[in-house]
Amino acid sequence: MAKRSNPDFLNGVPEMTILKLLESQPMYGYELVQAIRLRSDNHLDFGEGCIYPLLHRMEKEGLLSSRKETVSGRERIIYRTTRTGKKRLQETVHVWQETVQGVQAVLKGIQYAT
Amino acid sequence: MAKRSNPDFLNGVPEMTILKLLESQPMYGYELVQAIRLRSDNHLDFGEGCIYPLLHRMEKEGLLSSRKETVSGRERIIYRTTRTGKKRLQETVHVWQETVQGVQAVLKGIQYAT
DNA sequence: CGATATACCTCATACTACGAGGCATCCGAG
DNA sequence: CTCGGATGCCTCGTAGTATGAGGTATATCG
Repeated sequence: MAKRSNPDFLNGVPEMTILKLLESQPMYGYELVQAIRLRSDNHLDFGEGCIYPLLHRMEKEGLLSSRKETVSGRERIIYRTTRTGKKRLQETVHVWQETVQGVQAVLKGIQYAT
Repeated sequence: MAKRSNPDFLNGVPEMTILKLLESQPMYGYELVQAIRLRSDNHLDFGEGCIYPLLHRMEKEGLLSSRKETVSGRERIIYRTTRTGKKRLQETVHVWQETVQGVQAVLKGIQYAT
């Protein structure tokens, strides 16, 4: 995708929701998958095949940090947002809101000055 | 992508905006590219490399119909939404709105029942 | 004992949008 | 008159995302 003139909200929603959810409460991958479904009232449902690779990438990028924990024999990798992650979240949310506004404007037929 | 459990609003915005804009007024490709930019208050800016192939695909799918016109030596291909296209638009807008709601719910930290 | 839930993971695939580029015409500035 | 920019169409290669399917292993409950 290289540079892009439209930002990544047309994708990139998974990353944003992960950052948001982990901001208020550290979670592990499996938990996140379900949290996204629940917190979005079933309107979003990203599979594990989307979330796990994302978590790895985001940790590598420094947006998340992780620690391991073993609960009743099952291992969990618990993630939390770093300072960088919180900054990224702010930026992403800002552009997301603007993009949604733009789309809504088109859908409502609002006219802007030429 | 095959079946998808999340619909295509994370992409698919170009298709939706095209359908919407052409619904109220037939346009040609070049015009559409700029209309999307203007009507979204510069928040959306899909390149010609995105729009032209899309128009072709959408016409092939029966969402659009076209006619040629030559204005002062330059040829234009003017598209309008078909009945099928309008139906598709309705469905897409519906799911788009729901998806946005879902994302906003996550962003606002609204809790849904478990 | 076996199914289901938990919890992690990877892979191939489909598809999108992007930027860069190409072609031709018209018009206005110099 | 010439040249550049705007108009108007197009294709191509690329990067990147999310998807579903599949794989592993353990705990729990009937």
